[in-house]
Amino acid sequence: MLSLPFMLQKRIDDQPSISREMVREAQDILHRHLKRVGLKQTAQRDTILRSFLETRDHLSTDELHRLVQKKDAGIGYTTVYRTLKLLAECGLASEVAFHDGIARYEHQYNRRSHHHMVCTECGSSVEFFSREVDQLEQEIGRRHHYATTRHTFQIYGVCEDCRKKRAAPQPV
Amino acid sequence: MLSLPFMLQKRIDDQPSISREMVREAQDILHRHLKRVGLKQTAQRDTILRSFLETRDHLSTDELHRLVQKKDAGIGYTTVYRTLKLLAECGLASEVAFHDGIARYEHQYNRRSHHHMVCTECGSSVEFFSREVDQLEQEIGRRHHYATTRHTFQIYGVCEDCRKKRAAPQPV
DNA sequence: CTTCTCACTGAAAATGAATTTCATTTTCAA
DNA sequence: TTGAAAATGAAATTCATTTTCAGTGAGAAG
Repeated sequence: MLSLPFMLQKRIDDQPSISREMVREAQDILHRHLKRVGLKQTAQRDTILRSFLETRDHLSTDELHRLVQKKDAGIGYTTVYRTLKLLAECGLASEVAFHDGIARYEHQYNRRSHHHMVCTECGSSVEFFSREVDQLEQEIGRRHHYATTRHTFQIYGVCEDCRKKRAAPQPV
Repeated sequence: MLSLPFMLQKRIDDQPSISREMVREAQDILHRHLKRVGLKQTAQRDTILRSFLETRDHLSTDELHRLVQKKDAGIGYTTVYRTLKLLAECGLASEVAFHDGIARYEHQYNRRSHHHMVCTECGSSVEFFSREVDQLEQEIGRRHHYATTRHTFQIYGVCEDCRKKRAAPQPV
């Protein structure tokens, strides 16, 4: 599909940055989840969680793996992959699909419901909020007798920068 | 992700069934597109288009390939795959992603803008219409200076049937 | 303290859908 | 009719995802 070498993916956060407090809380959530399902807490899992929380972007498993390796080069791709699933299970992360064939995750803890607008030229994305969309989920679900759990709403288009580049192709 | 053996995917059409007239028109559109990009019309491509138009569901390449083979067992997967891309190029088909890892296509010609609600238990889906969602695309695009081209909106949940099955597990 | 049992880990292999390759066949304009 | 260009489909490849497996480690029970 798209080949997106390095993409900027702006996140609009409720908090300007992740506080130490939030990291601790998130870690608690993970630890409780691990206990609940009979798994163990490990240094690797904590390292991965911390790396994940420290970025605000929409990360693929591969990207997160690279970040994690800066902290501990011994942590393998498989462990990152499995830990991301765990984070998703306990609600700390959620999968976002941008239709470019790669699964991405974003923080979910303490975040408002939001949606994505994706540039089909450069792959960059911005987030936006819309209460109407959330209400629509409820309403449509009721009408068709579905117990709704979530929704995805993505808008595709071309961002301002890419349109400018199109207009003025070679600025040398 | 999900394993969806046989899924019902209801489509709500503006036309109750595809008329001969529509098939001819669609074929014209394809032929004109082929000429425009310097490709040739072939019996295979026409057969694939007809099979595609005759179903109302959201078809994966594999599913369409199976349907096509009923008409002409000699047509291969690759050709179906490539023809679906052509249909998408000329606006007769469009890709829908239901997040189960398989790309699906649906008719686009003469269809109203619509969205999907997908059952995460059985994989069935229903379509719904919402003018608000279409307006939202315009509005959000304007606000963030994107030239929008399309959007996807999917609601996930559990359908009535699956909820009933949960409640009464083994009816023998 | 020792043993035993699970879970963990990460390299490597497997999976599976999407895509490309390539030798052969078909189309179409001249 | 003919030749260049495109089409075809089986097979091979790609690539992200997922599973397997053999070795490691941590904690519980004796």
